[in-house]
Amino acid sequence: MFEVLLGNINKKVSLTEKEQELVKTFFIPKKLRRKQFLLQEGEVCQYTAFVEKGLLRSYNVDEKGHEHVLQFAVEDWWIADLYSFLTGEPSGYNIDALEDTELLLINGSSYEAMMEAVPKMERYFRILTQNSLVATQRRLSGNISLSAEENYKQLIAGNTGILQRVPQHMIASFLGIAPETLSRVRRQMTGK
Amino acid sequence: MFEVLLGNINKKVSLTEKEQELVKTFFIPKKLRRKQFLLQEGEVCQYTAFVEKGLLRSYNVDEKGHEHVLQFAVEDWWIADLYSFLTGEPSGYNIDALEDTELLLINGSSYEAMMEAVPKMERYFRILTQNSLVATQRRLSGNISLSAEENYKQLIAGNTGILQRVPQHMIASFLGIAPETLSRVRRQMTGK
DNA sequence: CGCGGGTTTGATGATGCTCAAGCCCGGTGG
DNA sequence: CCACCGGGCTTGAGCATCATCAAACCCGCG
Repeated sequence: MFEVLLGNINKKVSLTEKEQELVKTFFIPKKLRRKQFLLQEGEVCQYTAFVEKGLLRSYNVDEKGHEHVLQFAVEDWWIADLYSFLTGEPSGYNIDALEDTELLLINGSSYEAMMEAVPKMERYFRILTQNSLVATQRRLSGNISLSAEENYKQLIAGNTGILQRVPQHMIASFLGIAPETLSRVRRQMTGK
Repeated sequence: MFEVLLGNINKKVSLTEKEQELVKTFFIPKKLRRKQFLLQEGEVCQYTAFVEKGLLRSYNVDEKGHEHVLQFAVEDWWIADLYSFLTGEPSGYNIDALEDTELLLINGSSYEAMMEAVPKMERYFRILTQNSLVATQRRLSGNISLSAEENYKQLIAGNTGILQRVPQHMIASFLGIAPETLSRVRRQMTGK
């Protein structure tokens, strides 16, 4: 149950046997069926979730009813609406499962208590967050500077794994383009 | 010299007098004239910089020669190319001063050593990075879902301070739109 | 076999970019 | 003190990219 999480943590900081046992106690296992929500718009995001198995996405819905995917999370990744989690404000995002999924949840007070109890986790989350920030900045940068086609190329260059598991219209939504546009971009690319 | 930095740190974690003195020892003060570079494309980003006074921007230049501003940093903010700083890879970004500026620099090994010496700083940087991540995610989200006009409105709603100090074409670049477009958006807005 | 979600394709239109010219204003040198 | 730059902002016309709307297609599944 905790193999993936502990593996992930130990890649960044190494925990003793005792610390590992302690860390486990702060998490709540949860299973989600495909299409089930972890978070719905309007709710406060109570948990940060680590994905042991499966696939989720976070997205918002604009006033025209269009979905915009902010993040995908597969095994070995974290997902939450960090803004809502940290501030306690209601979330503007939804998080749902694209496959049957197994999660480890941690709530705000456990999150704090865990770092109190195991100071290395403070370091772990710092490193984790730094890496997310770098990734998000690069994505933003691409979004501002590049065309639809170039952004798609960047994506397939980096994330070959996720793409096979996600329907194409969600990839388009993640890139911030219409599904028709992605379809045409792909045709262009295979053409040459 | 260190008032702003220590103030910023003490807002998130509280340091003893001794810890404050220790923290100071890891930083290198540096002054930059307007238009001077802190980092140029192709160099490795050796430092993370805290702004005591002044104003900087980070930006890249695309193959058409267009600048894209990734970040502005005024007093009480940090700036760096985090990717290059963490990996040691050459940076694709430039950082330069828009006003005469006073910085406190910290290099990679001091950064690690400081967290070793003052564990609270680990926590400080975790919180700092979390907040940056939230801000960057919201900006990305807006960029994907909103029109040029809506993005500009979001910006002026949040950052009244910076806007007066930055030339308009850089604001446009920050938003990812052409300067002409921003000019037109502004006319539209005052018109009604 | 037929339904339905997802993808493709085509035609049209909106948004924002490009290029070019004019304007405004602050700074500089005669 | 004034004329003359020059940078940045504005304005206009034409154009490219991408979104929208609608229809056809494809294919897995009941």
